[in-house]
Amino acid sequence: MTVTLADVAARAQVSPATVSRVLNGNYPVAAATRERVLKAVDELDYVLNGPASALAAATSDLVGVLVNDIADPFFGIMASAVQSEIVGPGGRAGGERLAVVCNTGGSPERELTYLTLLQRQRAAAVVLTGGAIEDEAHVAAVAGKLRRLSEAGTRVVLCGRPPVPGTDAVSVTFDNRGGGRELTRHLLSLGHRRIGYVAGPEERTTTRHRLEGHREALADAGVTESDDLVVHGTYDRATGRAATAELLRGAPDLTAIVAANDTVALGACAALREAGLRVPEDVSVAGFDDLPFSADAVPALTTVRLPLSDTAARAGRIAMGREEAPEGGVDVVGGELIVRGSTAPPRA
Amino acid sequence: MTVTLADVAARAQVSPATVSRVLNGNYPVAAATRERVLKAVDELDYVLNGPASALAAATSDLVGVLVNDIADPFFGIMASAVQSEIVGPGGRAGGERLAVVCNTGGSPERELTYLTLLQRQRAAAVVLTGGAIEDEAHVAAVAGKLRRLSEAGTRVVLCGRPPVPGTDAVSVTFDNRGGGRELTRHLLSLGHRRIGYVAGPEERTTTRHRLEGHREALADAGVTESDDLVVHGTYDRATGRAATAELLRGAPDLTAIVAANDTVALGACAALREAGLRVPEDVSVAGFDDLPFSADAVPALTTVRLPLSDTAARAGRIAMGREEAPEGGVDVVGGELIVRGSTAPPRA
DNA sequence: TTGAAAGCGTTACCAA
DNA sequence: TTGGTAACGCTTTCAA
Repeated sequence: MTVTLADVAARAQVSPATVSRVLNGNYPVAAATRERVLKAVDELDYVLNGPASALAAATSDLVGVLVNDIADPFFGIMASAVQSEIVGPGGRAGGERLAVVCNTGGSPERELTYLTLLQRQRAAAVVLTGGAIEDEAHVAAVAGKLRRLSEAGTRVVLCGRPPVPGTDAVSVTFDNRGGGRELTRHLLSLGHRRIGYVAGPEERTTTRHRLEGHREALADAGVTESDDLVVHGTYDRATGRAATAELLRGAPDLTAIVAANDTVALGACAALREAGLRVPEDVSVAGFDDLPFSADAVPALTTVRLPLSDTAARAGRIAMGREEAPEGGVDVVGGELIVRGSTAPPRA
Repeated sequence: MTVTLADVAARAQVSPATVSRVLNGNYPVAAATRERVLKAVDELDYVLNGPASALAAATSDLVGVLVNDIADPFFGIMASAVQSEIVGPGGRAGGERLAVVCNTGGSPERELTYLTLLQRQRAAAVVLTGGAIEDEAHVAAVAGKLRRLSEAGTRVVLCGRPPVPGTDAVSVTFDNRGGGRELTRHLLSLGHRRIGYVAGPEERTTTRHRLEGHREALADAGVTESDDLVVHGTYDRATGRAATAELLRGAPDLTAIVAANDTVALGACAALREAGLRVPEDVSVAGFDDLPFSADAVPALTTVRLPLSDTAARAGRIAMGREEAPEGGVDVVGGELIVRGSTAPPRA
């Protein structure tokens, strides 16, 4: 019924072994023979059987990419960058790799499930993106999985999340703490003192680091008026909106809002608008990530631009063994402060 | 080195066949035996070999999801919805399916490559999302691929793209023509006559259908003043910005802009702002898709809300055989006109 | 440079 | 309800 290697071999008058060698291109084959094989492949419309190939070779062409939320452009951009790097020359079967984008939804269980699934598929590599969950048991479980994956020959790269001790997973991550510090320092320099902070979910590395940066900046400046203006939520607009409304209720006098990321910042802007406040005339808003649309959406937004695409691409290349891993297995990439319109000093 | 089914069987004192049956849960096994097997699995930390399983069963747990641009929330939302439907009970090996999100970037070649790759993986199902490319040769090539996939037992579902004749691919698609018609009709009813149209890429079904709707509305109203105000581009902000600037250059008197989708509409808003025009006081803007952020980003935007998530979820269920295919293999889902602030009549 | 053949780890059929 | 055992289609030594 379906065409197999043997069929191609028969038609090309060679052995199956030869066909395999031609297809994988990793072994010398006489030019004439290769031609004949390729012709047969074409004529029979042969498509390699991936599972059989993976079984025999003990590795597949699959590369897993774990993201927290595929509907969030932040992760879409990273997934896209990884994907464009993993296809390429080298590797078996025409060098075509398939990215398996796994949407964990930020759930620890699903994260582990997906890692198991990828282990089951004998994935060639796995890239984990975004902040990690800081629950101790979960961290241990993930570490165990990553160790097992490595042992099985799967390359593991972390992108935007801190290294996992006890594993040989390479990590290229962002300087969230530094970015958070810069953002708040910038607002302070304009004279803001009552600064609301809409943080991400608790027990998330990104959340903690960014918030730590914020607090460092406040402490450095000796400002204490903002200490109670922190609300936690998820990384979405609804949170930004609700949290900002809550902040305004408790502190109608705040003059600036720092959001966990740009998506949240958009929600914050919506809440401010609903409260009859203008951005940035009445309240300045700062975000994080600099998603492509944020500039158009809220021209006044000040943000820290993380090199998402470049960093994810790099993670992809490392996962493919096409770029060397950073010294010590970790590299921390800084973000760039983008000051747009929301640099207004506090309203009188 | 790595733990296999046989190891589990030995430890549980049963045959490999029995272990397989327990794991797949699709065959009666004595409760006591099952317990013993599960215990052994746990103790050995056994993980099924996916490729081997797929080879033997002649089908894998992989489900392909083709998207044009994974960084675009439009597709992220659909991918997310499909993914949440394909995991679930039934199916082999614990019922865990892996969604393979393939980012075609709108390229015909990559679309075909990915279909081949999924065919190679013996994917259980494939969901193609977003508008289709209308090049004749490419349509034929895709049809061929889809036919071959079906023959191999892969279920094929189209979501947001029109049916492909000659295949048994099921299609749940959007009423793009109707939506386009409504949008323009709405603007016309407000008195607008010079309406710019920023269309998507040519030779794309979504582009054509939405534009056709726009033209129908104009024709129905006997309006000819907008006939030359159409510019084509890609589905991104940059296009929206550039195309709008171009439209403004040729027609500074236009009072409304219809964009191919919300992302483009955001770019259009940016261009208007740069031209010193306000939305909607000076120029009304209409979009398509109603992405979650558009309301926050541009409160004035009028749009046609497509039930992205629901429709994609349905496509996922159909792909999994958990919901019946629509009558005749095609269902066209309408969009809802959301009128926000951009309902201003043309400026005097 | 090519061929023969032994796996790779499951599944599923046939018996028991 | 369980076991034995051929496939499944490819890769990869080992020989030639």
